[in-house]
Amino acid sequence: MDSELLKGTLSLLILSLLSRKPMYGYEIAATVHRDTDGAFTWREGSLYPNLHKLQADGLIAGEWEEKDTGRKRRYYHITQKGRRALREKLKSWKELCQGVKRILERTDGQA
Amino acid sequence: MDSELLKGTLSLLILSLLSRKPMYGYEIAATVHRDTDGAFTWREGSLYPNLHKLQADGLIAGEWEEKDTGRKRRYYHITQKGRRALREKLKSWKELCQGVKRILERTDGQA
DNA sequence: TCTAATACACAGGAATCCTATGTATCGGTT
DNA sequence: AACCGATACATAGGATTCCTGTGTATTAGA
Repeated sequence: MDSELLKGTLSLLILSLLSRKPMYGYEIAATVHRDTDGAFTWREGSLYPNLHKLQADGLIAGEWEEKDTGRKRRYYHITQKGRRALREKLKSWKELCQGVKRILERTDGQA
Repeated sequence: MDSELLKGTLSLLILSLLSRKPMYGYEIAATVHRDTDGAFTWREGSLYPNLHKLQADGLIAGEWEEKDTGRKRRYYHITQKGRRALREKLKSWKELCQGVKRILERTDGQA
């Protein structure tokens, strides 16, 4: 997977996942890895700084939780501001796909 | 349009357009702008450096041409190496779309 | 004549993601 | 009991991409 293409989709997918239920970082990465059959393998060096930025921007909020196992995890949930940002990002993503499709369908198959 | 999402698609679309016929830089930008109803507006500061990089990597080649009008343009055409790269980029793009779709369709509509 | 559009180019900066490294806990195996 | 892989978070530094801003020059139209 060309990692350059991934840029910008990280925030979109994190917000999308958190719009369903609160999750912690490692769980988010594992979920995406599993659901894409390994096509998306987010690195910790990308994931955690991105979560911190989303929180700094007020799009998500996180709290430490200690389960009965004793392991500490930081659970994030999406905010109202985050839901608005998600709607915008979904719109941008659809525009991108449509735009790329229009250019490609004129030339695809000639590669 | 969230410019971060665009990253990586520039090379893909340039190669795709050039796979059909040789074009010059300004023509490429104008074509993309027109065909996407203005959704994609590539800046010169992105376009020309990208063309230079694609040429440096041997994926495209350019020659100066002076038309009857007297205006000089640098026409680029895709190379064999460029066609191979295009096939790879098309594959990556499809993987990206499929991966994003899988994650989104679990949560979309809840934004 | 003046302006907008055409056509190319580059320096500097912002944003994103990666590699590499570090810390610490938990569960299973030997 | 000791070890090791998986779990869980974090940060520094670097590579890459795209943008803003600026510069040069030609052409066509008002």
